[in-house]
Amino acid sequence: MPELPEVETIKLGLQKYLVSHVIEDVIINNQKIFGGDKKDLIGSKIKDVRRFAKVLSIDLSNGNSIIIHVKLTGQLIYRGPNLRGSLNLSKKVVGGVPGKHTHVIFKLDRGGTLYYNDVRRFGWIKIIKTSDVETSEFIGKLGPEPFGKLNKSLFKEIILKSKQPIKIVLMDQTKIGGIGNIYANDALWLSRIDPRKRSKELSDQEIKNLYEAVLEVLKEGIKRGGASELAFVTPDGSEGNYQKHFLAYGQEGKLCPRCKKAKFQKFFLGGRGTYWCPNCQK
DNA sequence: CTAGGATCCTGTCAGC
DNA sequence: TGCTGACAGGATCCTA
Repeated sequence: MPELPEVETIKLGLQKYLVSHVIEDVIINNQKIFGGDKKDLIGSKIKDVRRFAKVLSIDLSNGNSIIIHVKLTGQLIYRGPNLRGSLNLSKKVVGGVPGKHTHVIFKLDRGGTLYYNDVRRFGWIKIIKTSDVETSEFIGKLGPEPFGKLNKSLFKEIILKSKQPIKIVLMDQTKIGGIGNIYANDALWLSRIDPRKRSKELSDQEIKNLYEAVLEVLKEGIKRGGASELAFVTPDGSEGNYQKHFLAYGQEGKLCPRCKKAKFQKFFLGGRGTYWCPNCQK
């Protein structure tokens, strides 16, 4: 769920709300999620928020950064003066803020607060030096990402290097950064490729089509503010709407809108729900 | 090296 | 109405 478009949506929201706030205190309700010493944050001003594939970096004026991976159900919700207007709070914020799933609370100046909620507690938050962010344990291993260093020829090189099923390759963060299950399913449908097809067996035309499809579905996801079909919410507490525009993901049993000859089927590939049209994806 | 499965967790929903 | 079990997607780790 939180894939590149969702995390990009979070980043844009946090940039809007957090920048120029000073962190006054940090309340940690769950030590397992939080790595580092909160003293390294207190008194510092938030300078910028960056995204690396599905990971966020909140950069501070004292040279430290807070890196956050929300995994499946992590939510970052801001309350405070920069919201200016009515408060949204999606019912997907189970328990509310603060609530039983609030694990970290960043107390900001001028009455601002950033809550980290995470029902399944798979996500993590770490404090590292800003200068180390790009080479850090997780971020350092990420492959090039769409809209970043990934380009058509690099994409082709990556695709032709692996004999794994193409869907597995798309979702491998060390090969390409940012694509998860939803957008992998949709990009493969859009480019008419069977998710099981071995990566290196794709033709030049298929690689080109897939590259364009990946950019297209991610762009659509960003435009629609991400997919909120499970737990994703934006930092103001509202929902995205890409879930209303899924191409293949979750469409099991529905007639394929393109060929109108077959219904979408679901199977498991690499342990993940995989949706495809058996008629038009070859 | 790769393929496959278990693991981390809990809310939600289908089915009985 | 209430219970049970399957399922959700990100990433890592372990085994064969």
